[in-house]
Amino acid sequence: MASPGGAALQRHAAVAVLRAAAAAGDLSKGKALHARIITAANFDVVLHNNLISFYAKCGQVGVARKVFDAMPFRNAVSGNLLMSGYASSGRHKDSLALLRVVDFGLNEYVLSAAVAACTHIRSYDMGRQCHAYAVKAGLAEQAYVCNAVLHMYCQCAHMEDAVKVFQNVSGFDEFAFNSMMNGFLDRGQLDGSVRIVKAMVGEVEKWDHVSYVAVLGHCASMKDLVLGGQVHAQTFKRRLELNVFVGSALVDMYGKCDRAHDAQCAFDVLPEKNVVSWTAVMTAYTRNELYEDALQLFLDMEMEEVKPNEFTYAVAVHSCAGLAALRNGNALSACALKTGHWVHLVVGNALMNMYSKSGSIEDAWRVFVSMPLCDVVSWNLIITGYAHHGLAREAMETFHSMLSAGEVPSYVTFIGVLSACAQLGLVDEGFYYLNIMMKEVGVTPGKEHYTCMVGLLCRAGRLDEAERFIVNNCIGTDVVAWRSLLSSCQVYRNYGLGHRVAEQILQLKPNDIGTYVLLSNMYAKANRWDGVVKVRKQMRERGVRKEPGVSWIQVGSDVHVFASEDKVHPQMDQITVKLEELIDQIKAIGYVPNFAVVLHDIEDEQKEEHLMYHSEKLALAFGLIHTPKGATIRIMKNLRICDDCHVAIKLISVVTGRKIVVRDAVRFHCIDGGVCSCDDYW
DNA sequence: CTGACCACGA
Repeated sequence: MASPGGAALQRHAAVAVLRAAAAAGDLSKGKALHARIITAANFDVVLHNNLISFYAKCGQVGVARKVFDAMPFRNAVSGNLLMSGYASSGRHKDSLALLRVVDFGLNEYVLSAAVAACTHIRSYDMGRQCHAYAVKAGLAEQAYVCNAVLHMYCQCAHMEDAVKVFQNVSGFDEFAFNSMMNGFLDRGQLDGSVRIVKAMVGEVEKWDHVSYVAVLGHCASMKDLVLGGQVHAQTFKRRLELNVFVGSALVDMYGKCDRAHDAQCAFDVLPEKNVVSWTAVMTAYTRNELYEDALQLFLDMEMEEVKPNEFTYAVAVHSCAGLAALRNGNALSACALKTGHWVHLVVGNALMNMYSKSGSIEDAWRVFVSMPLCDVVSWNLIITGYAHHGLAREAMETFHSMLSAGEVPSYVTFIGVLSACAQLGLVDEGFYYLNIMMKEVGVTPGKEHYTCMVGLLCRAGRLDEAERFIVNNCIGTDVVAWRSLLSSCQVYRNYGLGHRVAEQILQLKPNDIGTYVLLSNMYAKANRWDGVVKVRKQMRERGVRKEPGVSWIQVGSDVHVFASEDKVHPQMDQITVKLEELIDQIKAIGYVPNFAVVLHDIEDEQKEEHLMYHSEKLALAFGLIHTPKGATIRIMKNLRICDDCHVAIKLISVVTGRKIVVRDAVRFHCIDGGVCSCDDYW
């Protein structure tokens, strides 16, 4: 018969064996001991708690629960161990349900585990109840509980409650600060995060690496490069810039502050780069429109044998969208399909965007219907995609399908809807959506919506109303709205109003190149040569230069870039021959070169040649030479297509029987059989 | 704790 001391010794040994078995994940060894414990004469709560811990650590939380249930009595440790078992297997609801078995007593550990479970399942109600219980039990001041409660309120998006708790936190705790920071940042409440940052700056010595990540996130959202640089300097002191989390946050911060090169530098120093760091630096390039560099990084990453995930694919596909690189996008789509990332929402949305931006709304639609899940962004992509392609009727139909499908439209949705209304000239419907539906849905109209309404009135020829609308809706300082009106003055050849509007814009934004171009086009269309000359003179005097026009086309796996009058392409001779042939053909069916769009002071014969070498015509000729008969030709251009090219390409579509899609800086021109989807309003 | 997809016009 063992003495009491011997029993204690035996228990000690048993606990040691259980802990070792748990650490080694040796289930059978623990089970063997469990069998012996069951047969023991006396119940031992400590031993049974260790059994719970053992099974929980071996991922057998169900068995742990059975042990728990079979215990004749339990203590708070029993409950806490089982709850952490549930937590590590993601069974937060089961963890909370355990609170109904309160016979094991509640202490600060159990309560903070309960609050953490509420955080995971984002249950504000349960979280509040736990908080109330903690207050009644006098446990609310305990550091564990307090931080857990604070974190719960932040994650459940109740920052006002979090602030109340935070104000009661005595003394500094980086955990509390980090929770508050992330809570404000996630909600986009930058005024809140500013307050926290200010409080934190005074206590830099207490920051942990999570604090650095949070504050860098704040700098990124605020585009605060000055503070970001200071934080970066601080990380040097502690060698934290080499930490993969801090480093990735630095990369992200520089990227969002428009510093692609600094982002690359922060990335380069990282000794260990993971998929997030790679994706962050790719994103930095993509944000700054350095799409080729972003795609190169995708290849580099593959070389380093880091596996891309759905975010990486989304960013890479987004880069293809920026380049309208349909073939590369297609290739990525195939890779994503093969690796199983295709099913992710972000990848599907990115692909839809890419196809839409590359001029293939049909493919965007195909992705849309194949996606296992879609969200409001997917719907917005289809709606705005249709609108950009001049398919406003389809855009409106899709919007109504969206409502029938029970999806709630967003701020962006209404931008698409209103621009579709504008295209169709649906003035009353436009006002209906703006004044009634947006309010019903709970979306407050912003300047983008008002700008759409200006476009809507303009399109209907109601230019004076459009002008009043701008003034009455307080968007009179918005250059975009005025430019929309000016563009319409050009279409309607209303140079009196156009002149006034241009003056207005140039007061708001001196030397706005878009305004000069519109103004000059307006005079040209109205055959007001004196006006054209005056604008040209003004531009010269003020040193305003037009950005060079560049067009590009993808043939095979290569992208061919053409600048206006740039005759260095190796196949220039062939292209010239083709162009001359085309011009002759379309002249036969009524083409007359439009000298008015030429902004240079040159002779008429030179003007004709100048027009012929516009970048989009070069790209088109090249495309016609190198693609099979009947294939659709897709051309991208950095600026807006010019009037002369628009007419010429429409005629070329007739003589060649080709469908030609031109993506200019604003919209698509889907040209087929001499008709353009833009309806010649642009 | 780090990374992502959609917008008015030019």
